[in-house]
Amino acid sequence: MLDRKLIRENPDFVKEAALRKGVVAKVDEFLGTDTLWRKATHELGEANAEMNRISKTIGQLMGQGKKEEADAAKSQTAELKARIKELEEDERFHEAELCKLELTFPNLPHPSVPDGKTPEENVTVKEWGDKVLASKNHTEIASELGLIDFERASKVTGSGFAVYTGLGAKLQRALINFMLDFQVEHNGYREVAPPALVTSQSLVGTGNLPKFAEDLYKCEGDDLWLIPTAEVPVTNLYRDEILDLIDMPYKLAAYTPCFRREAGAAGKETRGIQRTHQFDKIELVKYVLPEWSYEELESLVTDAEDILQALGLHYRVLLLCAGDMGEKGCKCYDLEVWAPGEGRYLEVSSCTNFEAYQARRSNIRFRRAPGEKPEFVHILNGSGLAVPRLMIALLETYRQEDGSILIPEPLRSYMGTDVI
RNA sequence: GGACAGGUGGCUGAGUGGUCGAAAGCGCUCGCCUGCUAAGUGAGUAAGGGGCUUCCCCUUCGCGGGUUCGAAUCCCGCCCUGUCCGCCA
Repeated sequence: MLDRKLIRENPDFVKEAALRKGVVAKVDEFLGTDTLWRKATHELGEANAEMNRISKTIGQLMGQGKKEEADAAKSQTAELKARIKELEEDERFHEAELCKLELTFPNLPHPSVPDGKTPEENVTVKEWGDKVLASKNHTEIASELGLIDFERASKVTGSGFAVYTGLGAKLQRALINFMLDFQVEHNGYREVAPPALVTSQSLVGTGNLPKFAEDLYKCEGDDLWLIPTAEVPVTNLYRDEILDLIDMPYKLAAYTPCFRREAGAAGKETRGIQRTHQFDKIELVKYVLPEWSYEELESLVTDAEDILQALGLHYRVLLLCAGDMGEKGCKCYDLEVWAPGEGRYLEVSSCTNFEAYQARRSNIRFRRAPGEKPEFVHILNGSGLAVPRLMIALLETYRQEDGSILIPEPLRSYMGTDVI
């Protein structure tokens, strides 16, 4: 959600910025509706003020025992009351229209974000580590070593799911624990373990609803949805709250399973566990002061990179172009890890500065000093990291001549072994 | 799932039809006093929206409806919290 004042005062700026994302924002429609809404709001206010005056007078007359005069005053209210009802309906109607329009506006890209429409126009800003070549892909490796059972997974739940078995299951658990511990111990995050189901309202707060309902799993019979990422429950943690400046920035790290319908996705890029309907992920979420949010974005990226470096995996960092970064972000970096067996890079993290977009939707604010007006916080998040794709990179990178997998040093204590 | 109790400002908590957007206390801000004090004292202190913007108006007492000239207060529905019972990993 954008600042209404910004749209009113700089309609052309909003149009142009939205256009960089390839979105034709209905700014003119918004302005028209906004005018109607403000007119209705204003008239309703005046009508209410009049009614309040009359009511107050009646109260006073009653208090003085002047019942007849009070009754006389009462008789004048009928018309006004009807008018108020009409104006209320007007106001409500325009307000609803306004909300509907507002929710279709994308967040505006930061000036430092490059132009572009397609993934090809994203800019590689960094590469780290050595690119290992030639290897079996992870599905072959996993079957060889008995780490993942795809056949039985599809029997139980259908396609797009995996059953991790033996040391495969343990590797998943090791990665989760390692990543969480790392972020808490080295980068100052606080661990939270949120629910995996959330209400519609929470999904509106993060911008997943109303536009992206078809990407989500909905529970029949309840207003509950399976989360597509921990971003949803964690961002909503402080909904409708005014945060303490002293505690900022808030840095939270959460592990959850994530559920995505991935409707339409199929083919080579879904092989194995590259894109499953359920996967595990560590999510990093930060609530920060507006003036620091771009510095915080950079450090969020390095926090996520730390994991890849600790595991010694080759990766690159992309700065996404305006057209490829999605609706909600202002600036977004993707971390892509090299998967030798697949022969391509896999996205393991997407670090985004949303500025006040989500804070406005979820009403999360802070106060600079006692007595001052609350302001919206800036919210950022990024994966730290997605487990299955990380596991792919690990298996494919650390496969040795004899077919076994060398476990990187930081994971050994979690695995209880240095080789699979 | 059943029964009962309750949801009020940053917090505690009073308020059962009319100057109540709301007593009191805590906290906080500014000032005074006191030669040291986690003391005393005075004033201020909710949010959102709108306007003819040193001031005024509207909305908000869990949420949504209703009754009424007027609702924190009465009625209906829902949500949430607590306690007890039942059930259960």
